[in-house]
Amino acid sequence: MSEALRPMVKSRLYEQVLERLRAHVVEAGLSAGDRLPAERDLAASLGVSRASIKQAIVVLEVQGLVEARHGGGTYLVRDTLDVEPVEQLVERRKRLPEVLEAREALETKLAELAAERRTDAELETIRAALDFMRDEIGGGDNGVEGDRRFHAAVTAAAHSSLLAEFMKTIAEQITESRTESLRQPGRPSRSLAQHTAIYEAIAAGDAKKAAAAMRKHVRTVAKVRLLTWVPED
Amino acid sequence: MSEALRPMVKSRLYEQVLERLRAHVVEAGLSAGDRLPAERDLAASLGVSRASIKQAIVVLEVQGLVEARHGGGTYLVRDTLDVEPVEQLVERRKRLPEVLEAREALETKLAELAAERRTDAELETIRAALDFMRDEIGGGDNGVEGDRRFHAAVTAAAHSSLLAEFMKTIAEQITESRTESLRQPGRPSRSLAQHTAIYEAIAAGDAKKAAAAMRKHVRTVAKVRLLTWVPED
DNA sequence: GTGGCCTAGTGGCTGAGCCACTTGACCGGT
DNA sequence: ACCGGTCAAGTGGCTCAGCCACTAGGCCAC
Repeated sequence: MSEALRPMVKSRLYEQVLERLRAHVVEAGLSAGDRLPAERDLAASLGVSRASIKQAIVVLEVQGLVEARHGGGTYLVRDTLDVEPVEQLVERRKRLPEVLEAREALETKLAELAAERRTDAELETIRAALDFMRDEIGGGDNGVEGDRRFHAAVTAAAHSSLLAEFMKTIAEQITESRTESLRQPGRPSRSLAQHTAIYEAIAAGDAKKAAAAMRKHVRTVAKVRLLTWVPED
Repeated sequence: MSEALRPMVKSRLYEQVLERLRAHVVEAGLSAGDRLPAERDLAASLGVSRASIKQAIVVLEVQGLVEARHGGGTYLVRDTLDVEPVEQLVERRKRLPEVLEAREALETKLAELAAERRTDAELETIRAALDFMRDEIGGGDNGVEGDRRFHAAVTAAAHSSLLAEFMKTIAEQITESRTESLRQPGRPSRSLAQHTAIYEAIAAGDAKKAAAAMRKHVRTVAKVRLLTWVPED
């Protein structure tokens, strides 16, 4: 039958830009954290207007593949610009509960140990992370970096290389759940309050209270609805 | 006119536009197939540039919530602009195989019955749907409306109110799988060929061949990877 | 009616430009 | 040597004005 009259494919320009962008990331060997070329440069080298470049970047942005910083460039979030297939999404969703259970077990113990073993310098590092997170949130950010630093500092203060090693093996997936969690409207401030409670327990050397506070916090994060896109409040 | 322009305080303008758009769809009571206001009008009433409106629309486009037709306006694909939560996606993915199994059972029998019972007028209706689908595809559309009409016509020609009732209960999910299927590049023309085969068997009164052709068609559709976005190209 | 044409309306895309923010280098004072 | 402030370049955010391509619908000639 009419295999003749079909293609009909008007690709929107931004879709072609998307493809070129994906190709560029591969060819240039870019990975997570690397910066993409400036919009003006991309426009020039691809021979399209900045507006079209921007449309493509907006797409990548809502897909969480890229982060555009006003005045600071556009950065890769992962090592690729490919959208994750639904299958893998579903697969990871299944594994997530296990990861979060493990996290609860590990971090609860880490908080307990940190309360007992932390040095004053380590306590100060934890406090600094807390302050950093507070500033981030005050500045409109979601505080993900402060969050990361906080947990890293607590882990260090626990002085258990074995538990730290365990944490490392699930670090990547924790990062994802953290990001998703803090994307929820109003979550950053609540998260900050929970971190503060953990800090105070550790500062007071109250191991039991530190463990309880950490457990509560991790369980809150575990309620994340992974990868559900929520508009930035 | 529009309400007073509030200071838009959010980080990305297109995100605010998205919210306004979602709100507008609700307030104006728009539903699938309805047309959104023109980009120029939206830009004027929201007090932003067309470029920002377009960025928002591009987002809705890649999310499959809206279809922008060059020169013909922008149309709603569903009754809402909200993104479907992952849970429902996963849930429906699980139920989908059952639905498609049911569809195969029902439609195969319907085609068989249609071949035996159809009146000439009903055959004509089926043929008209086929022609409509061919025109849609020739005109650059994916032929989803012609597809719908074809199956509806076959169902009617089978003269089985019970089977028709069953079909109705899974109609909504069939619609979705149909849309997703016809989004695949090159799929519309192959689909048309399969429909033609079904039509010819029904026209010839060959019940067995009609059933076989329909079964083959439904199984093809069943291979759809639901809601995995594939760029039109 | 029917078919062809015309035009207003609409989305697609561009180019130039301004503003806001980030970064890093430079320079002065201590 | 160090700190702190300033400044300019670079970059993303957004706008404006405009042209083009396509669509839809009415109008006219046949």
